[in-house]
This record gives sequence, structure tokens and C-alpha cells, in this order.
Amino acid sequence: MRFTLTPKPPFDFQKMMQRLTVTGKTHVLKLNKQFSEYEKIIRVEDVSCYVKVITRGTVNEPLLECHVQALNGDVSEGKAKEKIQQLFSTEVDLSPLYQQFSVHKELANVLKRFEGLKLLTDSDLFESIVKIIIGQQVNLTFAGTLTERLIQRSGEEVNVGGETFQTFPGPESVAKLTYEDLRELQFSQRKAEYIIDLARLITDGKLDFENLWTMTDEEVIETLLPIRGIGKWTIECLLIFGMGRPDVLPAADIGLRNAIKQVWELGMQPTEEEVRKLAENWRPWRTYITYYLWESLNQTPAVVDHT
DNA sequence: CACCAGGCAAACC
DNA sequence: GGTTTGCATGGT
Repeated sequence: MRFTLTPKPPFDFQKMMQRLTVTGKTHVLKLNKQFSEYEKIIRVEDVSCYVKVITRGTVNEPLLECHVQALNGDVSEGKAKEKIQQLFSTEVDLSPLYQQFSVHKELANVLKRFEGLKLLTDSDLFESIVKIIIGQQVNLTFAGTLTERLIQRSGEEVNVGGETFQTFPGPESVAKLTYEDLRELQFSQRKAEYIIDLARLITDGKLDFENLWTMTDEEVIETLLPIRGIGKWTIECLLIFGMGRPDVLPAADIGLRNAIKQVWELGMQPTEEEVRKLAENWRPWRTYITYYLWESLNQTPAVVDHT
């Protein structure tokens, strides 16, 4: 099927795609060189679908051309639309955010620099949380390498129109792995246990990620925190990158603290409590401001030395 | 060779 | 309760 979507402006498709390449790996996602096309195999209502999204508009008059091809079942156009709207944050209106901070001393410039950048969320909560667990306490480059190895080891290849697409392994595939399998890919023993045990929790029917969509942020935290390997930071990242929740603050995050140190020109990283206090008036946009501050780290401007 | 990286759990006061 | 320690390994 084919349909179009009109995201609420400003919406900068290119910026959203470009940031995915900072670690050099986009994993199971395919992008064209101009960052104007997105292709991925996505599950909609338990049906694998080939999804292609092309930008046909501008930042202020955005238009998305969407192609969806169900591979092993049927999917309604309504559900497919809903999924893509969620993925690309099309219904989020960022203009109140920009207005609220248009004269803010530290934030105005950062918001201006990434204007139109919306969250591109992961298409699957299991995929999202596995990537986040892999990213715990290691640099992003190494995390990308480990994620790539997991995909190669357990992901499936799907053929669509003569072209091959990799899929991110589902819980069923990961649950079949042994800890030793992941150790061979240079996962730490603990991360191997976290990820495989989580997959088995899901395949055993003891945890249903789809329920999370009906919960508040606090309820999601309460539900996932008891699971071994899933701490507060991991859940906050899932709320952001997996679910696109708009007002999440990972106050203890080392990247956020570094970004604040830089943008506010502090002598040292603020503590978690200091971040919380500073971000109090970021409501209800704490996710997006965090996101933009993270982005400012990826594209660090030359440091001007005034001495 | 150090120190850091978009943490977490278990042990220890 | 809050605090400290061990984990593992690539990047710089």
C-alpha cells in the first residue's frame, strides 16, 4: 500500500536521518546517500512489513511518501499509518518548545541549530532495549560494533524485490543463544546474561512489552526496574528512543552532564541533582532538550580559546 | 599506560 | 538508607 503523511512542522527529515550515521552504523536501517529515504523491515501487529518512507516536502511544509508491504500477513492502512506516525513523531508540534526558549541564554542557540529535529524512535521495544543495554557504560562506537555483531549472529535476512534486508533478532532468536555465544562476540558476561535472560522472560510469557504502551512513564519504570540489568537510565532511554515520550530526563547520564558542562560553560560536570534542578523549567520538553544537548556533543563546534 | 565511556548489581557500611 | 566496588573492553 502507499499513502502520504503530513507531519506537523517544523520537521527536518534529513537531520533526523543524518544523526543515525554518527557512529558509522545504521544497523538494520537502510538510508540513501541524500538522507531522503528510509527503508526497514518493521513489525506491525506481529506482521513483518517492508517500510519505505521518502521525504517529498520541506522543513516547513513536510510531506512523507510511505510504502508498506506486508510480508507474512495482512496489515490495515490505519495501523500502518499509526506506526509510522509514532516512528517519525509526526504529530509532535515543536513550535511551543522553540517559542518557550527563544531567548534562553544557553538553550536558544542549541535549539536553533537542530530546529526541526524530531525523535526517530526504534520500531520495536525489544530492539530498542537491547541496543540500550549494549550501550550501558561503553562508548557509542563499541556499542555499535556489538549491536552489529548481534544482528549478524541472530538476525534474519529478508528478500524484498530482489534486495536483501537484515532484521534485528526478535526475543525468540535471542532466547536460543547461550551466554557463551555472546561472550564470543565480546559481550561481557553480565551483558550476555542481561540480554538473553530478558529475551527468555519475554518468550516465557512473563513480560509483555506491548503493555508498556498503555502505561505512564512512572508505571513503565516501576514495571521494568525489577528486571536484572535494567536500571533507571536504561528505562529512561527506552522511554525516549523506544517510545518517544516527550518529558523524560536522564539526569544522571554522563553525556547529558558533559553537554551541560559545555553549553553552560561550567568548570565541571553538574551532579544528577544539579541537572534535575537546572532542568526543572524544561518541562514539558525535557526529552527534546536532552536530545538536542546530546546532539550538540556529536557535532562539537570548534572550541574558541579566548586566552 | 592511563583514563574515559549516553551503567548496573552486589557488597558493604 | 546511602556509598563503594567490580565488571569488561574499545577508543583516545
